[in-house]
Amino acid sequence: MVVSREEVVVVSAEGSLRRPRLQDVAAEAGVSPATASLVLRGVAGPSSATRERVLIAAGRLGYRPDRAASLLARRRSRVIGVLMDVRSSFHAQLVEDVHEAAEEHGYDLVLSTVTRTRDEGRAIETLLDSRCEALVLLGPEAPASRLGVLDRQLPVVAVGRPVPSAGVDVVRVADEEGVAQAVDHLVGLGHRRIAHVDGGPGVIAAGRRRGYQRAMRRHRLGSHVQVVAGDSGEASGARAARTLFASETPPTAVVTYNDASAVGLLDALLRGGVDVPGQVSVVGYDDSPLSRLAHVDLTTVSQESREQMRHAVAAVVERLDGGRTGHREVVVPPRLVVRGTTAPPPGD
Amino acid sequence: MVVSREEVVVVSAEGSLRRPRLQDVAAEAGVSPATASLVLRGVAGPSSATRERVLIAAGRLGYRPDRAASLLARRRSRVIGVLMDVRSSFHAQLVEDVHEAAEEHGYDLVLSTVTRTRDEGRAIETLLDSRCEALVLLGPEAPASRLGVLDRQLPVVAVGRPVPSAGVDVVRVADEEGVAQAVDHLVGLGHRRIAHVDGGPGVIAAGRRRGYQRAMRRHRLGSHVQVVAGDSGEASGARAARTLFASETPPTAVVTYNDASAVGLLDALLRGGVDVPGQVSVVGYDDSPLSRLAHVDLTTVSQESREQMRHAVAAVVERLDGGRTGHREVVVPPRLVVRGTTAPPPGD
DNA sequence: TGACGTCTTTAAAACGCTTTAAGATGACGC
DNA sequence: GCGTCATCTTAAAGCGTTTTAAAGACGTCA
Repeated sequence: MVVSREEVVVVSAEGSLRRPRLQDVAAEAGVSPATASLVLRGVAGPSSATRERVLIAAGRLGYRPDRAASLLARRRSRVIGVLMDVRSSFHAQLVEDVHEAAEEHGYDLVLSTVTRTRDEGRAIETLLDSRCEALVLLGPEAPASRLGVLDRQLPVVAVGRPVPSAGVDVVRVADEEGVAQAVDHLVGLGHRRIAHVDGGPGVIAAGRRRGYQRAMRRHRLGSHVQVVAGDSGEASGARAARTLFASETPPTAVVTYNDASAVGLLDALLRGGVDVPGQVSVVGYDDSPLSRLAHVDLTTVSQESREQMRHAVAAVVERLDGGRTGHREVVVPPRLVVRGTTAPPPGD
Repeated sequence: MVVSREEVVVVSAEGSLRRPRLQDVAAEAGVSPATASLVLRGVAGPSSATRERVLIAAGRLGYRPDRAASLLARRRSRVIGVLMDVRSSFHAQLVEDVHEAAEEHGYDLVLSTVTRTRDEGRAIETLLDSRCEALVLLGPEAPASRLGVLDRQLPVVAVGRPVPSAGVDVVRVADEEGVAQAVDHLVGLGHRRIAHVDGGPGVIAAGRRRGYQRAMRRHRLGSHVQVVAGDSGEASGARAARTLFASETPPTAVVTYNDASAVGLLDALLRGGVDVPGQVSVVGYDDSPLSRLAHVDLTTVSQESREQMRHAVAAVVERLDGGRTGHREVVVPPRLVVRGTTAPPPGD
């Protein structure tokens, strides 16, 4: 392999190849390290002639600043730590969007993930050790008190989960309203027997369940309220299908806790020969990549990942750069995404 | 909130709270920073009395070593950079396993992900800036030449993709053999008309296609070879279903490029009223989380994520700690995972 | 008593960058 | 020619660790 571009290589005393340092660039350009640093960071000051020489030297050496050293020397790290669960496709979405939002504010990200063998505590500790100035925690499971303690150390934003009175900032979607929109949509199509597949214990599921019940009562459909047990997995959707459609008056529409559950439900219906949306309408929750698959094409409620991440980063920036100290909770309005699994009830 | 545990807090000259440094711990324990460092890293030397005092002091201050400083000072960073695509559930799996493998060798990880707005090049640059000693690239798309250049800088392992003659280490699964196993399984069940849904251009799809063709010929079923166009998405599986089952003699079994394609295919069959595995058997590829869902229950070929990651980390460690210089390619044997989508052909 | 070990501890020099205050330089007006 | 400024450059002091060579403590043995 021939490298055509002119290349200068830094060789240490022992003759081994060494990664070029700022000093090497400075020497190559005939200036001091201070000047080189200024130029490379785009700080005003150095003359354009100097600028050019330094940039050329840096290019020639293939210089890349050392992040650890830079972090250490900088007063501020401008790094935000993000906790995620690498297994969740919704988190994947959030990470994409938080990258974008952070970049707009000139912040870098450090990712740390929960895995089977690596619990949330450890993942967070890694972040703390990495000079993060703030933490964005995606769906943290730690108790509020632990988050509160953390927040006294550095700004913390919890995403997607209410954290009662712990001082941490919170960004989440108005779940109750999201489910209400789903119910409104179904009622608007003419449905009356609308069931809900529950998400199990936990504060998020409770909010969605409440949203369903209130919306039903608001539409004077209190007598049709039907909640079947479930959890966040697909299997629970399939189970729910069997429960719901064993009855003599099955619902004409189902609102599920999340997309996974909806997909399980859809599948069970399909196998049972039930036409969706002809005989039954189904609405999910999350607008996860899953729901967008062509063959799923699920009507669902969007969590507005992008907007949530914008708010999360904004909250961080305000506390770091704006000096805000008080607690903040941003509740983003959800948005119903109508796709192919909802239609008027049969015979309508 | 009352903090019951005794807590000493470091206050800087201006009165603001400061993160405790090694020096603070040393002062608190009445030893030098050098000793404190030794104790905290578990290095032999300090007496047990000293040890205890330092540990107590550290605990009292809530000391956490600064990773950037530590990285900078250490001769070796013991950090491996991992490139991934946060959107891929298969990568998620790999990341879990690489975490585990790295930990066993005492290495830390830095994650960098590709997103819509952040291409592979940038993601890799972030890693280079983070003092990684080596790179594990999950399904990299960069041309082999670029990887070769990178490899002259630090050990690079490409996972899941052959990289012809670029010097980088490669860990991948024997795709051809994986597909052959799938075909063998189907033939063993009595199938003869076995079709393949292709994965499009690209070296990986080519390998799987070849595996299919050779296995068919080996079983003297060359006349039944049928490859339909496709790609890596679910939609292509659904399209393939329509193509395949429009013919008067449709296959009794289908081997797809990957699980996503298989799921699309399954769905189309289900909607078309075709019984799986009663009328048609389907085999996927990847053993992705998708395939394990109860209602999918797809027979598929495992990529042995855990083993691949073990090899990847081993390759890195050997080059870093073992002084190996030559190129290495580890080809892991695939493993057929038989689930519920395969059965003898109808009338057998 | 002094030489010589063995254990512990530590001073001080990295690590590669940023930042600040001060130094050079040259232009300009008087 | 001299003081004043503005412009550009740099020396030097960190940032919070790790590491190395050497100092110190303490006992042992001839």
